[in-house]
Amino acid sequence: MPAKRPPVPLSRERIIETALHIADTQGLRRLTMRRLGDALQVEAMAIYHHLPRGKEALMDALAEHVTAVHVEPAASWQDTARAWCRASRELLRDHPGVLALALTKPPKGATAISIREQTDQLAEAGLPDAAEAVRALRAFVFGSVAVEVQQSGWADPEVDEWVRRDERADADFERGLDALLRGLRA
Amino acid sequence: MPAKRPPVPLSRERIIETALHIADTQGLRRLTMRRLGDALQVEAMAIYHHLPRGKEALMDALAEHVTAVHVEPAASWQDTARAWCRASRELLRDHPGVLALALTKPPKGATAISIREQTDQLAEAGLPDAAEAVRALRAFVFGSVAVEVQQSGWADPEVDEWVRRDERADADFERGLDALLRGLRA
DNA sequence: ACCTGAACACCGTTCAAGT
DNA sequence: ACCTGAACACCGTTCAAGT
Repeated sequence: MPAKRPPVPLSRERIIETALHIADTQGLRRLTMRRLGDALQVEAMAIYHHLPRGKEALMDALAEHVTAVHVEPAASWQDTARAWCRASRELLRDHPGVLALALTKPPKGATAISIREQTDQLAEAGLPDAAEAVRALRAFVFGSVAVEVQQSGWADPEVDEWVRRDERADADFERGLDALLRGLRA
Repeated sequence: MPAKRPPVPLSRERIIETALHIADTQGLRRLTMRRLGDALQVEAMAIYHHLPRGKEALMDALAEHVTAVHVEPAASWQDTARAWCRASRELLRDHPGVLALALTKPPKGATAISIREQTDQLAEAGLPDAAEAVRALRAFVFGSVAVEVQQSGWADPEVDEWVRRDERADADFERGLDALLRGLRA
C-alpha cells in the first residue's frame, strides 16, 4: 500500500470551492491558509503553488467567483436586466460568507468582463445610457442582498435557525426591481 | 521628569477613532490590535480594558459608528427619508475602510435604534408600510455606496489619485433616490 | 511539477504583576 | 482602575529540500 497522497490532485478550482465552503459555514475570519490546507488534505504551503499571490489571490478569486454571471439576452432589455439581477442575487445570497468581499473589492477579471457583457447587451437592446443602468442595477442587487443577509442574522451567535428563505425579501426584491426598471426608461 | 505616561488617557472613543483612521488609510487587514496600540502609544493589551471582547468588540463598534445616524423629522416624509439617505451615504463613503463591516454585520445597538427611529418618523409622517420603506432605503444607500467605492478604486494598488469626488456618483444617487421615493408611495 | 518541513515575523488573547 | 511583560497558540509566507 503506498502512503496516502492527496486523493484528488490539488487545483485552483478545488481550492476555491473548498475555501468558499469554509467561509460560508464558518465565516471569513475562520478561513485561514492552514485550515484550508487541512480541508484539502494538504499542507497549507501547497496552496501557494496554485495561487502564487497567496491569501490575497484567494480573496480576489472568491470575490470573482460570486460576482461573475452570464445570461443570454432576452426578448426585451427589461427581461435581460431582470435575468441579470435575479442571477446575481441568487449567487450572492448563496455565499454570505464572502459577501463582504464581493461588495467591496473592485471588479476585476471575470467580474469586469461580466459587467461589460451586461452593458453591451442592454445597449444593443436599445437602452440609451446602458452604463448608468448597469451601475443602478448592480447597486440595487448589492443593497438588496446586504439588507437581506444582515436581517437573516447570518454572522450572529444564534446560527441555529438560519437557512429558511425569507419570502418578504423575495417580495421586496421583485417589487423594487420592477420599480427600478420603470424608472430607467424615464 | 516623570516617565512618559499615555499623554491622553485611553478611552473607548479614542480607540474607535484611531482604529477608524487606520482602517480608512491602510485598509481593514492592516488594522491589528498591536498596530492600534502603537498608534495610541500604549501596549496592545491595554485596549482590552476598554473593549473587553477584544477585536470582535472593536469590529462591532466600528460598524456601529458608521451606521448610526440621526436626523430631525422634516416637512414631508419624502424630505425626512431624503435626509436619512444623504446622511447615511455621507457617513459610509467617508469610511471606505470599514464599509465591508457596515454592509455585513447585523444591526445592533445604536444602529438598531437608528433604524427604529427612522421607521417611527416615516410612520408618524403617514407612510403606510414604513418598515418596508426603511428596508428599501437602506438597500439603496448600501448599494449606491458599494458601487461608488468599488469604482473609486479604493482598496487597489494605485491609491495614488483617489479622493476626488465622483460627480457622476452624486448624480446617480440623487436620481435614484428621487425614483425610489416616487415608487414608495405607489 | 507538485508537495513538505522547518523557519521567521507577526497576530489575538490570557493572566499575573506592577503602579 | 489602568496599564505592562511574558507567555501561548495560531497565523501568512519564504525557501530549501524531497519525490
